[in-house]
Amino acid sequence: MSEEQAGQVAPLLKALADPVRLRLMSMVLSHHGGEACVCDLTPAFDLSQPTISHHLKVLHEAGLVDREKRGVWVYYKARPDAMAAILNLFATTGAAV
Amino acid sequence: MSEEQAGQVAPLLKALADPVRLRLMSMVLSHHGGEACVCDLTPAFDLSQPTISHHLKVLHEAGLVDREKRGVWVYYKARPDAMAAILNLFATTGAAV
DNA sequence: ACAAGACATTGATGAGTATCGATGTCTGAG
DNA sequence: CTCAGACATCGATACTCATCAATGTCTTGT
Repeated sequence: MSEEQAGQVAPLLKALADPVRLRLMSMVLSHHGGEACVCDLTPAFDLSQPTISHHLKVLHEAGLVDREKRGVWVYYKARPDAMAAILNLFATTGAAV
Repeated sequence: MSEEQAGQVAPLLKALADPVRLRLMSMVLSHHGGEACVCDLTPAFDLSQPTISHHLKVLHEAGLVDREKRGVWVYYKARPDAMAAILNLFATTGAAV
C-alpha cells in the first residue's frame, strides 16, 4: 500500500479506534433509518453530554458521519463512501492473510 | 455492538490507526512468505530504527503480528486470527451501510 | 576474545487526546 | 418575549503517544 493511501485511511481508522466511537458508529448504523440523534446515543454511555458531542465531532470531521439538524435535534448518519473505503482496505490488504 | 466487544476490537484498530503501522502491516502481509524482517522494513521509511522498532512493538503487543528471531534477524508475521477479528467487525457491523 | 551489525530498550520532549464543568447558541412552547 | 431543552463550544487538566539520541543485548565472523 502506498504512503499516500496509508495517509488517507489512517485518520479514518484513528477516528474509529475508540470504544466509545466504535459503539456510537455501530448504534448509528443499526438505528432505524441508519441515523440517530444525540438524544438516542447519549444515554447509552456513562459519559457527559459534552464528551459524547466531542466524539461525534471526531467522527464527523473524519468524514465517517454526516450531520443534520432537524428542529431541536441533530441527527448523525453514516457516510457510505467512508465505510466503503475501510471495507476496501481490508478486502484488498487483508485478503492476503 | 456490545460494550465488551468494542473494548476488544478498539485496541486492534488503534494499533493500525497510524500511517506508519498501516504500511508496516501491509508490507509484512505482501512480503514473500507473509513475513518480513526489520531490515526489510526500516529502509522504506524516513524514520529512525528505534521508531520502527517501537511501531512493530505496538503491532506485536496488540496481537496483530508474531515475532520470531532467526539468527541476527527478527521476523514479523501477521496473525490471521487478529486480522479475522477486524474483517469480521466490518463484515457484520459495516454491512448495514 | 574482539569487533561489527541487527534489533530492542531507555529517557526525554513535544504534540495530541479524553474528559469534565461552565457557558454559549439555537429552537419550540407557552 | 421568556423559558426550557438539545446540542455545541470553550478552557483546563491529566494522560497518552510519536519521535529521537544514546545505550544495551545478542549473534555472527574473524
